[in-house]
Amino acid sequence: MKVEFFLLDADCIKEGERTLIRLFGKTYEGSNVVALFEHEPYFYVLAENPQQAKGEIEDLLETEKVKIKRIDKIKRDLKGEKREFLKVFCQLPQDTQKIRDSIKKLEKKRGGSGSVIEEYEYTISPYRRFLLDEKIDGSCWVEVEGEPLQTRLKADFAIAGKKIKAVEKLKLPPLKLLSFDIETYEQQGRKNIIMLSLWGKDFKKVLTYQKEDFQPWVEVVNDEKQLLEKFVEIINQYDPDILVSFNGDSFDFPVIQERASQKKVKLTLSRDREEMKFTRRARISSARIKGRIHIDLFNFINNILSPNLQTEVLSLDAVSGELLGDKKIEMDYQELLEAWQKKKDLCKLTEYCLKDSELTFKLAHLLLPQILEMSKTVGQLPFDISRMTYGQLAEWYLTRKAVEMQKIIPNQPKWEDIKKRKTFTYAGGFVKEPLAGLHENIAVLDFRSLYPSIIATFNISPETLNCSCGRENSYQVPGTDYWFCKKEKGFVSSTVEELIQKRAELKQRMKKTEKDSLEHKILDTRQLSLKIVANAIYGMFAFAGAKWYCRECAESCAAFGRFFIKQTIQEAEKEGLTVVYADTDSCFIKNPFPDKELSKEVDKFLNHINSKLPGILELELQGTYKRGIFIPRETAPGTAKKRYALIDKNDNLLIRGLETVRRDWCNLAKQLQRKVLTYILKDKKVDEAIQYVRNTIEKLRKKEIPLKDLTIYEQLTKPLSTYKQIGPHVAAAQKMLRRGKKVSEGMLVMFAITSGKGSISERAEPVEDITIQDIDENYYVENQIVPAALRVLQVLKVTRDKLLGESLF
DNA sequence: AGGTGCTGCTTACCT
DNA sequence: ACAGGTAAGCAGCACCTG
Repeated sequence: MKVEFFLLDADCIKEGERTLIRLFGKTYEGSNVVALFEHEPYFYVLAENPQQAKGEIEDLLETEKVKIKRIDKIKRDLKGEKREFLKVFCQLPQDTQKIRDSIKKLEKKRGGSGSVIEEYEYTISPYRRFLLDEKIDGSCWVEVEGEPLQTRLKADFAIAGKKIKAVEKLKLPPLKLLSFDIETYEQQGRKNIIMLSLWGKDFKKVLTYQKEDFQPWVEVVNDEKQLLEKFVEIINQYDPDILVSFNGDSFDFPVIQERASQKKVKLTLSRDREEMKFTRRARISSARIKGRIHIDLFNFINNILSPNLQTEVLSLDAVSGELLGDKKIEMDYQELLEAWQKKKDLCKLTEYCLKDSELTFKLAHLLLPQILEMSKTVGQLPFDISRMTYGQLAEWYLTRKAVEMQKIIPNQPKWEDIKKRKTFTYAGGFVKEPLAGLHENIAVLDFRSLYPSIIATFNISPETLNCSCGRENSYQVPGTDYWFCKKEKGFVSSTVEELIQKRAELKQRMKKTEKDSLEHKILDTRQLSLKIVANAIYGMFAFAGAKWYCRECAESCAAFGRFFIKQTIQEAEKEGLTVVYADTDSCFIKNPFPDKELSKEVDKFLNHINSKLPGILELELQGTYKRGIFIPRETAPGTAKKRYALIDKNDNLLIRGLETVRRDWCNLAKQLQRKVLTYILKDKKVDEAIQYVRNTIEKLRKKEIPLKDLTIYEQLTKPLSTYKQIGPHVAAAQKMLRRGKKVSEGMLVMFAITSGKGSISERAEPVEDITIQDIDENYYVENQIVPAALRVLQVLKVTRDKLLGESLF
């Protein structure tokens, strides 16, 4: 029989002495299908003398009574050279690692006797190996040929697969999406689940175990045990393909698992009818539900989206506020406790709980296309993709390419290697000190994808570095002793080149489609995936934990980058243009000719520069602005880099680096600085700005400013006990700890400065423990409002005394 | 005891 | 568990002054 299905999930199991790959999928009609494939895990061995090594390995495994299937000899590319490898086929899932450990004894470099040099690819998990070798992407359609099979798995039918291939198909099958969320109540340090909500298309439910006159979507059960049982029942009945949570990996599922084990409830949520498991990852474990895709949106938002978000906090409330324009129902923890303990307003609590699931569902609806597209681009399962960082996405993309091109994948560095790598640093981008003060008519030019373009243009790749062609016949890296081959294309560089080309094609196709059409949207998510991967590769070169680590490559990218931005500045000045500022790949120019039009001068300059630039390097116009301000440094003489504000012809502000965009400044000071910038940049209304500051101070002194606008956010970047210096956020966190609250590494401390005795730190209090009455207005005037305002106003010669109206004149 | 000025720890930003 | 370049606040300390 032959079946076509959309791949959802895959894993590997041991059945007797066999290794089986399980593919879980969905047919176009919506049937659940499982395909099982026999699989032989394998890894590669590089040896001085492959024939001799083969014998030695066989003898060694014989004496250690380790079973393998066979050893083949095979040619593979290692760092640009074709070499002969031994391909060792194993029997069971973990055998590649185990057998590799045995063979390690034959490595000469470890003092062994044999001719083995190194082993490769022994850590790639079997299901990933299978997908890589069969050229199957993370979320794509496959066609499987095989025999029908009886299984105990939760599927409409199963198939013992013989053949598999990926098929190109645009449409998705009917996928069922379900989101969930829990509310907990802490008692003697133990979390109890008091409520659980679920949200799907035409489905909403809240489970709880206290009675009231509830909405019809609330189901009252007897107790927590029954709540958990009901949860399992609903999952199996509704049978979602994608289960979505917000923080499910680190909160909901750990709590659910803990309570389920306490109450002896079996958490059989998976389609393999086994209990839910956590798979270990770097920082936190992930809750894996076999056969379904558990997407924890927090991971994706935190790893991929957060740099592009405005919000200070990555809470469900803040993120959905920004992305959906919808917020949680307002209810603080105290209210929640009271609702539960005193049965007060329990209805509101059910609505609150349900709303969380609704928001999670809607966020999933918005973000899932990007996750699935990314999964297709990178070629890993959506479960894995949704939890990856930029570096990991780049690495798995390269891994897939390497397998395609029969190249050996470099080994993950050992811990000592990582430590050693971290000791090397190199020079990065060039930053020009800005011309001080206000400027009119600024054009911002920047290099399109500077580092990816450099990698592609100059063939920057680990194997092309300092090639045998010699310096003179190659691309020489300015200001360094490195060069890159002009003859043979490198692996990483050609991959980046392909990414850029594919993206350009997609952008062309996008131009031919309607802006609001589905096709346009699909093309857009696809080009964004390619952009993310391409941009991550430079960082990956310099990342000590990366398989394709190459410090010289990263260093060369930066060196070329510095060369071209400096050249651009020089050329601009030669053409009589004023360069106000430059940072890494951008250049701010001002038109010094009052009689000439800026846009024409810019066009002329861009044409001039682009005709000289090599390869695919291109300088483009990012935008024009009618006015901009650059601010003096606080701590040293001169003008500050990376801190400025621009205003365009529609009076839109672009603010970078200033207090306005920093979360460790209170909202009041940030909003005030934005207002001052608007007054100044729009029409230089200095007096109005001063008046505004004075009014704000007055409001503050009258306690008319809410506490939330005085809150400062700062992250604990390490364990609380390891701080050498107790700053305000650390002091506030210490107080939280003493008051019995949970304090953890990575958490965002929300605090405000109160009046009283001692240093600022001593007066920093967690906001949850204080009211507006406790606030030290003087601190907020002197350390927040005045500095934020003066930063801008000092450019217009406003002094502190003038600002506060304390001057006698 | 209280002020002053420097250094280093720390965070968050820019590209 | 992504890089280097940069600004800036506050603690902590040495030192000075009276």
